[in-house]
Amino acid sequence: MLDVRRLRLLRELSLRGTIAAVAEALAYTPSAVSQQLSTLEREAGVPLLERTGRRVRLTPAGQKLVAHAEAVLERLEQAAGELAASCHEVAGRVRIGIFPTAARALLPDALTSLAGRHPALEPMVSEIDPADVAPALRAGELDVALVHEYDFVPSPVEPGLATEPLCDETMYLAATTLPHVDLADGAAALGHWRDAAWITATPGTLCHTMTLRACHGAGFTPHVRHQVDEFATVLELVAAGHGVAMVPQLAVTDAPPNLSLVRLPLHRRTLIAVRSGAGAHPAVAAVAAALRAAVRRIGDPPARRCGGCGRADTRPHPRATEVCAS
Amino acid sequence: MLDVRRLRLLRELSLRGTIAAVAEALAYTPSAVSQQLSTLEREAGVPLLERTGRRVRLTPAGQKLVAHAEAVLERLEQAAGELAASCHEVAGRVRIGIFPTAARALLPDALTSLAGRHPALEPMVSEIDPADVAPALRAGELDVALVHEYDFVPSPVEPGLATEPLCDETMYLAATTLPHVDLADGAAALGHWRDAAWITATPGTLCHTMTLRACHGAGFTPHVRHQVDEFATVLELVAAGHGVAMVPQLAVTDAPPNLSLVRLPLHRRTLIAVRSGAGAHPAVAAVAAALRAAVRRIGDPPARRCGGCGRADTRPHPRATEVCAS
DNA sequence: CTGAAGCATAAGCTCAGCTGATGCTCGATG
DNA sequence: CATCGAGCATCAGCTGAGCTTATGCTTCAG
Repeated sequence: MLDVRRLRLLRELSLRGTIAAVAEALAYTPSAVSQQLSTLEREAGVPLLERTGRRVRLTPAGQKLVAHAEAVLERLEQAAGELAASCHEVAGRVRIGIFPTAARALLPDALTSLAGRHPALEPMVSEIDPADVAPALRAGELDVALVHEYDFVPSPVEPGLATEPLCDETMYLAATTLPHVDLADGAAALGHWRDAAWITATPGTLCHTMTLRACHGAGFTPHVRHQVDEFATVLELVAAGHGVAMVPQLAVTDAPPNLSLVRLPLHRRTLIAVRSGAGAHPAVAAVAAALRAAVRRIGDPPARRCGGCGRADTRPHPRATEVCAS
Repeated sequence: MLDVRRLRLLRELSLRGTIAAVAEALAYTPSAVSQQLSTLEREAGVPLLERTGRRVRLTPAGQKLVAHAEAVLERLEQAAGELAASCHEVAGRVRIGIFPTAARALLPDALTSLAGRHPALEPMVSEIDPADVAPALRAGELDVALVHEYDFVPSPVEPGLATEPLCDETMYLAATTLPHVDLADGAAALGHWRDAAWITATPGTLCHTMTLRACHGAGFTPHVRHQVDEFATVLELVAAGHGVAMVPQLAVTDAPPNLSLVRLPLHRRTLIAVRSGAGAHPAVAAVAAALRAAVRRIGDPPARRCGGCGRADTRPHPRATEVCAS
């Protein structure tokens, strides 16, 4: 009988490529992972790993085995979900991973509605960068988490995880003054800030990559002066005249005054990610529902009306001036 | 993460109904099974077992979980098979369970062809009563085994196992002298030996049940004088005039002379049983192929020609007189 | 009423599997 | 070419999961 714990290590190895990374992702020492994979290989009777330089790679047999491991883990996840569903009440701990902007914009409301609807549920929230979400979910450290998909930054398909869309936000360019130009021309509009001082997120984050790629798409490389992840701070900096920045819609719900927001023809999609098979778990489903409700209550992003072009908007505008560039 | 070993215990419990039986089937002490199931229940967070009198029964949640367990175990079995298949050579140990008659009739030939075709394969044969095959397969004590299906004795569907037919044998009535009556009338023909002394297998075996049911079907209860499982011995006893017996076709390949064999309108089907998902395992497939080849070499039972009615027969008749009663 | 069958629990032991230390190899870098 | 860091394997040692044995309780059959 193949050991499922060991198969899980193998699956993670197929995703990360080094034993050390597997160990870090699943909270073991590299030594333990190495030993367990050796045992798995011995039991399998076939080489599963191939030492290549100082790394290690899966053999074809290993890759096939990973496919089976995926299926088994997914089925076990389903089983756990069905067990929890057979409980009359949605209860127990559910660990939620969320990025700072969403935490600020959605979390208070979502937690309140969760507490009202499922008093026995114990949501535990951790802020986490969307880039780290996948291993944390697979390792069982989180049960639900939010990830991003930016235009220009396709998120790779993550095996073992299932996602469904939560919301689709317009991206804005935040500045103090509007240039006296026609902003109607989509991507090229960004070019009007080609010589501005830019404020981006720190390198390595999706937001940072998104900003750079978008500017490159408009034909220039931004002069990055400040690197700040927290959008509220970023907006304050912009309002104080220290630069311009690209920010997502969720970040501008409490924008400071004296800020010009130009709607860009770029979008950021936020997805709810869970382990494959766990979507039917009632606690997970409840969290997803609460997050959706919170999004609806903020106002369905696509339904907003732009101060510049006059389209429908279901919520009060931010106090800042808003102009549509799309 | 649900523990697959514990799920296996639960699955076995759903089949046997008592913890003690599970323990015996899977070679644990009842105490260990009880502890593991308690742990599983605690992890599940939902009652899976229901104490009813001095037995224990699965709750609906438990039954659902068993379905998932089946799926997981089957997939793991498939994975193991594919691993073995990715080896260039069919090798390693394969444990075979076989009943005495088949052992005598098929095994030498099957083992010879296996040794020739797959020298690295190490078949290990154990004689086992078909009634005990299911738990032994599920427990991993056997990899392939032969089971029976008699007319009148439907074998229950065994979860976790997959079967495919190996051969279909005609049943014979063995006696020293033929009655001066028309044997053409199927089941009723048996009635001509209603007052004979009968030799059956020991109670509890499928053969025993089969004989009794067949006689009851013909309207009488046989007078059982001797109870002997070994068909060769049974035939010697019959030839020596100590009674009559119902024997399957495989048993009459080396029947003693001076024996009358009356073909009965009854059949015994022999099936190859494996764990679900293990059918593609190359060692298992090799054993199955060898058994089939052995059956073919003996002569395809349905293709034989009856000494009484003149139908086709591809192998030499047993030396005994053979008459068709169907 | 008695005994057997079946389950649960406690106590103790054993080994699977983890950590931490060490050494080796590969590849990048100056 | 020498050096250094990253990555993997192996060893020794320890800890706890999980097994067995022993015991007691409950239920049911005779």
